[in-house]
Amino acid sequence: MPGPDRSAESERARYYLTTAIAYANNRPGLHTLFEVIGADAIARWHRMKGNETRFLTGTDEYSVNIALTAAEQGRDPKAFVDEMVALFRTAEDTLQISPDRFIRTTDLDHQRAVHEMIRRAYASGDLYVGNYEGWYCPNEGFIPASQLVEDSSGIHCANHPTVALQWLSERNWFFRLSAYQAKLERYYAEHPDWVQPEYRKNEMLGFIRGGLEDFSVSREKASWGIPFPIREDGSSSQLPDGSWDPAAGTVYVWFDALTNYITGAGFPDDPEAFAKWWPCDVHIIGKDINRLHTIMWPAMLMSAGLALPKLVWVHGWLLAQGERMSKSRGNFLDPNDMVAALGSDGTRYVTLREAAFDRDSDVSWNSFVRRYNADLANDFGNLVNRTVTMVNRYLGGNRPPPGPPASLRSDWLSTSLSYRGHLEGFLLHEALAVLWVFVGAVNRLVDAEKPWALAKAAGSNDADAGERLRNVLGDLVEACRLIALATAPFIPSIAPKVLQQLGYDQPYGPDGKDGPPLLDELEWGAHAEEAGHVALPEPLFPRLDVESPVA
RNA sequence: GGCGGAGUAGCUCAGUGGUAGAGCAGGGGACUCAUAAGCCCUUGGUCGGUGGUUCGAAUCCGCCCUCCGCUACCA
Repeated sequence: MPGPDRSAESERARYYLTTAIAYANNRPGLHTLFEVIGADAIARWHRMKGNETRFLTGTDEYSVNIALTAAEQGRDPKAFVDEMVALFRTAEDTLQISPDRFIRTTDLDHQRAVHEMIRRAYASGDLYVGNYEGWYCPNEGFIPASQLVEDSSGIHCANHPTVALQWLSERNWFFRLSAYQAKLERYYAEHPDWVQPEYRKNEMLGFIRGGLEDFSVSREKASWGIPFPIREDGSSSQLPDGSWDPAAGTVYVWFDALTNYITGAGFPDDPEAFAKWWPCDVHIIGKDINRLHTIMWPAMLMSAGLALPKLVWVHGWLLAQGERMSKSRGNFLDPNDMVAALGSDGTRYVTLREAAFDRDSDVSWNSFVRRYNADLANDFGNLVNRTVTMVNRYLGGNRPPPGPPASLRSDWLSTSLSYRGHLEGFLLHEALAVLWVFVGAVNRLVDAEKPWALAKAAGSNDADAGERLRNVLGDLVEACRLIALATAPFIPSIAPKVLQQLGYDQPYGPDGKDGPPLLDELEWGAHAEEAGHVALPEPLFPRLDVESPVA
């Protein structure tokens, strides 16, 4: 391999990243898939670097609401979620999301993991039986104080003004989060970067300092859930026939959902795998579940004697005219419309370029189409097209090697460093932005060097012009190769086509595995000595003139 | 209410004391390798308001206005 020896550093490293599991109650919109698309680009980047990578996505399938919805449709909850989960998996496939495991909270190994976490919390003295009480709306369940409305007709929940509330008390298990305030504060102090962006960490620190209350971790009456594995005396609730005593209740959402991250790493069935993959390198989550992941989850892990995630990255929301995109608001974008218009790669690119990965971002169909045309069709797609055309026309298709060191090469050096830094720091939009500054520089080089003029001069026996023509076109081809490889995590199906047009093989598998170390490939001139032929040019990102599919 | 953040060109944003910037969108031009694309030039802003500090403020300080985030059991 050419270039400095950095493969030793990257080759044996392993990288484990997760997304939040999605609530399996509906077909996902683009705003839901945003996180998964971003995480997938990161996963592919690490796979291409040669890191042994594990990428986990999945669905959260237990909840009272899901049981209710299924019941309303006269269906078994499992059959209902099976159908919903299929929609998620199809959506992921459509966008070329490449999880190494798609985990479902209904998976049996996950039940074992949750049970083990409960047992460990109990063994640590962090579980106790208490009363969970509060206002209960028969249509909605327990209503937090923040959603209570009081008016002339009395007190009721915001969504059901006519339904009388009941004060209910349920006998539930509680987790002693209050015991973890000081431990969490110390952990935050000793790991100042473990929650990012920093302002998200500060919000959580403020919350912790305000005092922590215990939270309930079981439900007495809900049947659609993971069976609670122990009775009040701590004994197993498993019955002789292997089933679980319904009287013990079910695990409530926190333990049920969050534990998926360690189930996905092999806990507790495969200690060897678990030792290898845990702690994860990063949880990619949305800002709405920050508290769960950076306060409750770490306390649960501490209680179980397990290591904490190395990093939690908190992204923002996709907004439409300042409002959060959501199914209920109806202001969401259908990924199928996006893919139909922009292609899978186009959808991935514009989503991650238009939406900042560290805060909320306003997006729209029009902004996506504009971005697609400007960046993919005009800037990059056209650059590849004109480069390949010129090599064909002026050099008979023989791919020239890069010329002697020139400014474009040093441009690339700083660009690739900056690109990598942003990408590995989860600022995906910034990573793409710096890469496209380079794309602009390459386009300007074409106009500055005027290969068509050089070709004409070379045709008049100007040997210097001929030499310069080959050098310029060699630099252009090399720039296109590097941009395609660097962008491959974002545009996994088009990037190989770019390489193919440039006469290079695509050395990576469909999900980015099994190729040479990417950082070596991203060296300027990594394949300078290889002869080759460019293919016939073919537009990779056709320019669009697309009307909005939503009103 | 408390704590934190933000208000800069039509849009998205950069810019933390010294004559207002980028990309996109809009206008004009030259060229021709190219996906009517790329390149060059260019129209847009009393930098939320106000008072102050300073030779000089988008940039520092006070007050005000607007918006946003966090403020625990839907996830």
